[in-house]
Order: sequence, then structure tokens, then C-alpha cells
Amino acid sequence: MTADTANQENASRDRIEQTILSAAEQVFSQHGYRGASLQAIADQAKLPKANILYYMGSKQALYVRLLNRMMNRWNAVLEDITEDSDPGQVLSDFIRTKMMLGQRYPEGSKLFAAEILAGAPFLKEYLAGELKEWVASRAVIIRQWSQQGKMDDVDPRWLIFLIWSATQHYTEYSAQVTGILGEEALSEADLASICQFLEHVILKGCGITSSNATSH
Amino acid sequence: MTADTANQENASRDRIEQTILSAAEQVFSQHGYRGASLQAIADQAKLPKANILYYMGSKQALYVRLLNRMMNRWNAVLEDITEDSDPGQVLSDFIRTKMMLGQRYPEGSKLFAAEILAGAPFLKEYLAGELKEWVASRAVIIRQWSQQGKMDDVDPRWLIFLIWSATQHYTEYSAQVTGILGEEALSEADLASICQFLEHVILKGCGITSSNATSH
DNA sequence: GATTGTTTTGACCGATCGGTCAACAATGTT
DNA sequence: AACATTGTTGACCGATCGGTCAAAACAATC
Repeated sequence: MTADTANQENASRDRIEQTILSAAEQVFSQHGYRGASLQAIADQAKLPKANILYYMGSKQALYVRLLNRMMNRWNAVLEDITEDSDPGQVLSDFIRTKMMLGQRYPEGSKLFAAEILAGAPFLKEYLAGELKEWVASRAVIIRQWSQQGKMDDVDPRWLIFLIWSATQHYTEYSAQVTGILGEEALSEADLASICQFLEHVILKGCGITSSNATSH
Repeated sequence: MTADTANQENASRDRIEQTILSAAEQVFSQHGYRGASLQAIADQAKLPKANILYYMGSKQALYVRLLNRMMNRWNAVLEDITEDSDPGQVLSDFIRTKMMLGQRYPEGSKLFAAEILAGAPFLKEYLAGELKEWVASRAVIIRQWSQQGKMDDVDPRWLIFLIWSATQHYTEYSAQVTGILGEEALSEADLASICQFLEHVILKGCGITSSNATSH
């Protein structure tokens, strides 16, 4: 096997795998792990069912792979903050980044939501391990901001949960949001308006005086 | 059949139905409509599967009945507000009531969440009908509050969504929350702390000066 | 105590579930 | 050209799916 053909074959394999992952993400996100069927995924990917299993091994392996892919997409968020950072800037970025991620990967976000709803059977260790430490370390920094008088003395954990929930709402509850708004999907103007609203309420609510970058 | 025996039999039937509904709520809330099986519901209720169908007719009828039951529990919220109401009082009540409802009916709330995640196939008309009108009518009143200078000029729809999402988070994402906090379940102290935090941030964020009833 | 109506439940139905396998096609290596 | 490896897929497996049904158990009326 030459390097060329190797690349070609790997590329072909990658393309097929991406097709399957994308199809599976749609089906799993709508119906959860149990409610999704390999046949439905195969239909969505326009491949025979046996082909799905040839590439992915099993339903569970496919599902776990999707969960990991989604979690890697979140890793960059809020990574490089220090006690000297500007809370207004950081929280503003946090809100916009989270909102953008949800809009960019709606199926992945819903997949994650369904997993949590089911009691997080495949993510228990991740939540109680990596993610718990992530929240704890961010909380320390936020607490320092409060002590420095940069913002009110709020519980950082509740603040993080607030931003998570408020932003995720617009992807995971998109069926409700669009139903109530009477629109097919959220427009760019809607999204900008929502971001502005969340920044205004959360920053002001935390006693953060709007910096030049976050005024409106 | 005497009136006595009639009451007795109806009461017995009601008891069995409540057992089934409660069992079904647990199973549906964890795995969604498709992922739930009548056998799992029957096991949970400790009844033969055929008995479930005898009382409920079909899986779909059972599911729809659960959805309706849950929606009736929400009907009382935010019903009697006017342009003369105190925004601080009303929003404070709204937050606490929503949070209490989620804690009181965690399975029902998760059931609703799973239905929305799946694209609301059984609730499309309700969302675009009753609920849309409910939001629109509340929005009018909130807009009046803003014009009266009682609060900032924020989009009432985003405010309602914010309160919904922030409160629902603690029931629907309870697996994530407890995993991160390292607790089995939210304590009473946690709940009080969360309510206080949400009131502080949202009211202050909307420019509502804390009334005597909502200070902390 | 015979009759009538209501619950209860195991047995069963066709369809679908996740997964296996063998036959075959396609491709790479020598 | 011969051989080895990898990819493709219909047929099939036992288990489970939602739902039906009839026979037995139970209760109420006459």
C-alpha cells in the first residue's frame, strides 16, 4: 500500500464515518440512546444497517464516540482566565461562546441533553471528575473577582449554571422557542438580541459595571 | 351497584391508574416516548403488561395523558398580574414558583423536556396556540412596566425564557448538577441559596429596585 | 345460585430490536 | 495472474417491541 493509496483509503473511510456520525447524531439527539434504532440511523445515512456496525462496532460504541466528539468541542471555553481578568469581558465572551456553540452544534447539544435527562449513565464519571474540577477551578477565580470588588458576592456555581442553562435553552428547547415566537428558526437578529439581553441582565445582575467592550 | 360500592370501585380504579401514571412518568421521563417500553412501565408498577393496556388503552394514550396532567399543574402560574403589579414581587414569585414546581414534579418536568427535545411531536399545537398566547399576554404587561419606569426596557420574551431555563435546569439537569456539586441531591439550603441568587441577579439585572418583600 | 358485567393475566401475534455471519465485490500486494 | 486484505450487504438469530385475545377470577344483581 503506497502512501497515496493509504491517504486515499483513510480519507474514504473518514468520509463514511463522518456520514454515519452525522446521521447518528440526528437520530440520537431526537430520541435518546434507547429510543434510537440502528435501522433509523442507517436510513438517515443511506447505508445498509450492517455497514453501520462494520464501521462502528456497536450501538453503544457509536453513542460514546458521539458524546466524546461533542465534549471535545467544549474544551476551549473559559480556559485562560485569571484573577486579573476583566469579569465583564470574560462573562460576556462566555455567554456569546456558549450561545454560538449551541447554534453551531444543535444536534450534539441535544444529544448531550438527552444523556443528562436519562441520568447520565455514560457520563457519570466525566461529570463528577473532569467537569467538577473545571467548575471548581473557575469558581475560585470568580470568588477572587468578588473579593476584589469587581462584582457582587454571588455563588460562582449558580452563576455558571445560569449561563449554561440560559444559553442552552435556545438549542435544546428550540421546538418550544420557535413555536412560541411563531418562527421557523431563530433569526440572526433574534440571536443578537438574546445575547445582548443576557449580557445586560447577567452582568448588571452581578454588579459588573459594563466595560467599553460590552456596552450596548 | 350501590353508591357505596360505586365509589369504592371508582376509588380502586383511580388508585390503580395513579400507580400506572406514576410508574409511566418515571420511565418516560428517563427514556422519552420511543425509548420507553410498556414492559418497563409494567415492571415499575408491579403489574402485568396487559393490565397497563387494559387501563390506558395504548402507549400513546398513556403518554398524552401524562403530558396533559403535567401541563395542568402549570396553569396557575403568573395568571393574575396586571400593569399595576409590582414587578419585583411578581418576578420573585415567578422564580420561586417555577423552582418549586420543578422540585415537586421532577419526573413530569423531565417528561416535558424530553418531549420538547424530540421536537414536540405531541405538543406542537399547544406551544403554537395556548402557550404562545400566554407568553404574548404576559409580555404586554411586562412592557407596560418598562414604560412606567418600573424596570429596564428588556424584551419580555427573553426574560420569560431566562426564568424558565434557569429554574428548569435544576430538575432536568439534576444529574449534571449533583455530579458537579458532589451531592446525592440538592439540599434545602442549596435550593434557598439558588432562589436567592436568581432573584438577586434577575431583578437587579432588569433594573428592579428590590421591594421590601424580596430583599435579602 | 344462576346470571351478568368487570378485572386480571398468560399466551400469543407480526414487527422490529441489536448484532452475527457468510458470500461476494473490490482493492492492494507480489 | 495469483493471492491476501478490506469493504459491502442480504439473510438470519434470539430477544423484545406494542398490542390482541380468550379463559379464568372476581364482583354485583336478581
